[in-house]
Amino acid sequence: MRLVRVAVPVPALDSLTYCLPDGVAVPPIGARVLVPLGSRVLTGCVVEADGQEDDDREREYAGRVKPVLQILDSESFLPDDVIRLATWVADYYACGIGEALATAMPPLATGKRGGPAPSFRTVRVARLTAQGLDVAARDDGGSGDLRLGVRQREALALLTAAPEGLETARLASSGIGPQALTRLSGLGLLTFTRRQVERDPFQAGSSSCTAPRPEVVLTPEQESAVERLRSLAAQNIFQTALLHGVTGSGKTEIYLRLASEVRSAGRGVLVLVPEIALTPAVAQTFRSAFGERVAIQHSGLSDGERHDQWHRIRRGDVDVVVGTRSAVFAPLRGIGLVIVDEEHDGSYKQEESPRYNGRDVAVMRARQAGALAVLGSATPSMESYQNAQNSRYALVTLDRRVLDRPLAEVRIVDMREEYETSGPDVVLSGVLCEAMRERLERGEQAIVLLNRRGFASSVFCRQCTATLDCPNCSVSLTVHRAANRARCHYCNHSSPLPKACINCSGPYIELVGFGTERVEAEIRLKFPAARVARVDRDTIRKRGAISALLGRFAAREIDVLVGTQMIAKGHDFPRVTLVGVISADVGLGLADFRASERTFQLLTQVAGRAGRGEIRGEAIVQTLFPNHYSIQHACRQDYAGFFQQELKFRQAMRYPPALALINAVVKGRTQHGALRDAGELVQALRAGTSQPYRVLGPAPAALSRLKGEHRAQFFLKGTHRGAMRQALLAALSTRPEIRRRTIVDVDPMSVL
DNA sequence: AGCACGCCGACT
DNA sequence: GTCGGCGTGCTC
Repeated sequence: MRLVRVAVPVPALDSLTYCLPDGVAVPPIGARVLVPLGSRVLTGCVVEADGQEDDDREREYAGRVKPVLQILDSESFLPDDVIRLATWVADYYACGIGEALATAMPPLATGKRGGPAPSFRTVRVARLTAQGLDVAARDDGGSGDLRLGVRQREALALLTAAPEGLETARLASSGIGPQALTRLSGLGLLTFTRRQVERDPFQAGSSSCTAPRPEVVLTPEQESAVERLRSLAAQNIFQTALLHGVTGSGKTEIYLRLASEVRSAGRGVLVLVPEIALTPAVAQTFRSAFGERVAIQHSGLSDGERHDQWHRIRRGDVDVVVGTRSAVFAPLRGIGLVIVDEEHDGSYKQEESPRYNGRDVAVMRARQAGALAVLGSATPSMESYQNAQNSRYALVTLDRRVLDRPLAEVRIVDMREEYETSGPDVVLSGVLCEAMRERLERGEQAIVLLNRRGFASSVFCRQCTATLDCPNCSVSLTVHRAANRARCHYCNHSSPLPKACINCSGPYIELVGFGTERVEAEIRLKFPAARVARVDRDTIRKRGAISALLGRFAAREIDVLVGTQMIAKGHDFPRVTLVGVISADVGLGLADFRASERTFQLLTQVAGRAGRGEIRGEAIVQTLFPNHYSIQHACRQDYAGFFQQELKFRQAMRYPPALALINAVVKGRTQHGALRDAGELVQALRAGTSQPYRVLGPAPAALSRLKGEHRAQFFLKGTHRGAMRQALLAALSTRPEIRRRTIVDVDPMSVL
């Protein structure tokens, strides 16, 4: 019997063995097939098929192999290098192969939403028949005995000029409606056909796509960086380079030059960008540089657009792909360069299964393709910089900004002193207010960052000390004044804002802590004439709202932009000369080993938003911990200093990058149950003979209750991920009922 | 993840 | 007496 291995889109299932009915040709690896699974029929993907009779394995399954129902592709659908990459992901991140492959599939490919796999969009095209052409040619206004109307004659004229035919929608916009076309069709003068069209995600339309980019002159520093990377790329072997360039040093221009080189050498370029609002802008930059042979893949696209972009790549119509993390699986051939922009960014890590880090998968993809991987950042992750330090990565550094613009001057405001002089309710320090007033008077712009949404962090009763907590999660509810509600930022539960304590009915309820909504209100109060806008998840819920707001800011219709970290990343606003950071230490209190790193990155990045034009910028950082090293080093823009100090901490605490970390979270109906089950796994893990890893825990997770579930967690720390993962999977495999409630996170970005 | 099977409360 | 709650187990 001929057997094939099929990956099915079911988590925690390995590939399954099916047989091929007699007379059916062996499908190629990467072909989609319809297979039965229990009572269901699913679209799977062939991952092994040698066409040989395999009686041994058939016996192994004791006649329980079911037949493949249908082969959907006669040629490979997923290219085999993508299958190889997904297989690596499944293994490394301990998820099912089907799940990993589902991530690599284009949307709609598995036909989950009923019906067979779709679908290109088609449009109706009207085209003249031979007879139609004939009539049109003779037509000098009379139309003979056909008695054609004005619209019908116009249609003939337009269509004569378009031998390929015209879309009916296009004709309609010229005033030629369906009646006219139907009549002509009835007379046999024209026919309708359907034509495949691509949904174009480049909103700006093709006009700006073809607009040539202005010639940019590289600085000597950029020039030598390009030269260095170019020589690495030319070797056509796998290597990784870390491009460490301060904010505003012109990394994008380097990517473009390098991509252009690699492309001319006939190899493909994959560009990953973080999941942020300006993804379309970066894509547009590449499109302007390279024209039509660029595809984009990001979460803002509709399924249809993504589907079309995927097929363009698959057909070989493009040689540059720009996209967010899942684009790492793009079916691009002959890859010679993989770029990961802002490689430190947390959004490269997928926080649901498969929990992969797009940056790390990108490096693996480069390795499998024998390509150069370039990781770029002003604030590299600890992992990447350490790899550069011990020469696993080549280090390329840009110390200067383009045009030698100076970095912002940073001032720290100690909020403990501010509280002494102005009381504990102060949000904007005197220093920040004064600076804002000056800048606004001069017609310059300011950005104010606070990495916390809402109006107030919690509601507190002064009488009985109760707080308003989420019924489903172990957090307090955040006050949103615009909605007049208190809301949970984890499960989205919300309740009306109470006027009295819900516990003791006492009238003295107090709002504790503040977020961006409050900051916005304070600024409006202090600067009534200023045009203020806020950018956070609450104000940009609608699609396109953020680019609209940022566009208005760039057009100087807004003076002050208040927001969370989403205003800190990447944007280039030349008129911004002041950046205020309200509570720089938000996040430092979290029990997360990356807290300092994230704070350093955020402060450095946001300070980099100031002074990108001709006027020198200034950043004012308000904090309760002015001496904390992440704040100190960020203010001095001293990356190396921060890295050294943070590395000591990570080594002392045995955290990454000193060691590999795997986090397991066990969910349960009760705290007790979750802890007990986690404890059982931990015990099994410790029982292994002389394990090359340490087990820490179990303990309640930092968020011990989330969406109504109790959570316990433990950690594996060691030097060999393979052994750690294997031991964990072994412990889980003998406890299937615990396994289904356990999240395994390899190389966690956050352990909350 | 589905989906079935299976064993206990409120309904026609 | 059933309808249906979701606990647990399996899917080649």
